[in-house]
Amino acid sequence: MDNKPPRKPAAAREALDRAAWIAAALNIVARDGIDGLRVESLAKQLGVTKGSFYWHFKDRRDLIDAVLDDWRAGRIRDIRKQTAAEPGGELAALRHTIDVYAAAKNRKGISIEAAIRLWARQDSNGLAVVEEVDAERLACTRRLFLALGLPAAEAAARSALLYAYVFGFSMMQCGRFDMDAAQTKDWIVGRITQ
Amino acid sequence: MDNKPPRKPAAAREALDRAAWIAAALNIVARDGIDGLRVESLAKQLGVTKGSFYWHFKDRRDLIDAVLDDWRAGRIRDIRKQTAAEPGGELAALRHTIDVYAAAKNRKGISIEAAIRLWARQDSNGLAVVEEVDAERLACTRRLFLALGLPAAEAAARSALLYAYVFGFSMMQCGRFDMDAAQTKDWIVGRITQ
DNA sequence: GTGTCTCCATACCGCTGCGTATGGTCGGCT
DNA sequence: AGCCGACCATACGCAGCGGTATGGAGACAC
Repeated sequence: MDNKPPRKPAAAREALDRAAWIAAALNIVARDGIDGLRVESLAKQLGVTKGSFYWHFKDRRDLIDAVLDDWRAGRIRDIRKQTAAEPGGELAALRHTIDVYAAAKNRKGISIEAAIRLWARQDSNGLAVVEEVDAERLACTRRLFLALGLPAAEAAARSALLYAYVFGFSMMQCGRFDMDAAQTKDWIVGRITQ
Repeated sequence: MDNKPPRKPAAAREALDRAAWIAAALNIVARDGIDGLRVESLAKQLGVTKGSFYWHFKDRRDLIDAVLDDWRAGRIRDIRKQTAAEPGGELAALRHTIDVYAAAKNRKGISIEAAIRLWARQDSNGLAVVEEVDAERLACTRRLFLALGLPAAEAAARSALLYAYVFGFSMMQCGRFDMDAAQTKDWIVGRITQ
């Protein structure tokens, strides 16, 4: 009779299922883009029917917005984690960030990013999310350059170059040309950070 | 009775109509991606019906491949034109190339490029086209760096940095942050070319 | 047992889109 | 005039998807 959570199991289960839907949706987005995110095929992949989907989500748009929110939160959390540095470790953090984000191994994450950015060209909600992520990433790297003692203008320019390079590199089918040559990579990293 | 082109009007008209279909398809791709390229909606936009489409194309896949070929030819022609330089003008040509390709004004072209690259992640034909375009762009800019007297390794590294930067920059919603500051832009261009 | 709430299945409607079959129109050729 | 080929309209079958309505199984309370 206490005002303890009378429906906690229900609420917890509901939230967890919703997260499961979003996680599965991200896999679809990585493979087929947001246009390929279909309610029925997603339900089929999860072993349920549409009836379940429309219990957890209002409609398809509701799922897309939830995916966008989840993606934004994850990207902001990740860039803050990767660019964390104790005083004196800023340069190493910058190099580490370039390594991580320019890694061709993260194929799924890159696909998701490309899909969302393409979608954002036509959707205002998506555009806002992408802009928030871009702003946070630029701010995090700019903060590192500032900590290295660079003037504000140069810190902004270097962070812009770093971000554009990393992003552009990841968007290419980056295996063909001799980019794996450590020499080339080191030259570019030095060109950006030093 | 001469063996002159007996069906030239027919052939010319057929080729022109096919080109018109492809041109219209590129507009759709820029707006809705390749997934949004639908036969019936495209026909409706051109003021005809599906009956016309299936006369000029075998099926939807045939149109997509034609669009890919058209895009590849246009991109290769364009990069060769932009990077053309008489001896002594290589540096100016590099700067011009960066200006042109990092221009936010070419919104339609950027959308098409993003759409095709996303599509190429799932389609082998698209992947081959994107790789050809990438290889040609890298080769053209590398040639300019080589003409400036740089060693081969550095020319390759600079061309990779240039391409990745330009491409990454164009993919962002590039208006928000202070990138229009000519100071920032000049710093980056100098960092790449000098 | 009865009720209630959560979660999902089933059935249905409407729409869109692909591909085909078929017929019709128009211009050029003889 | 008559034929033929290029080009397009019309109509059809089929499948997939969004969204709704409704029912049903299970847990839990009383």
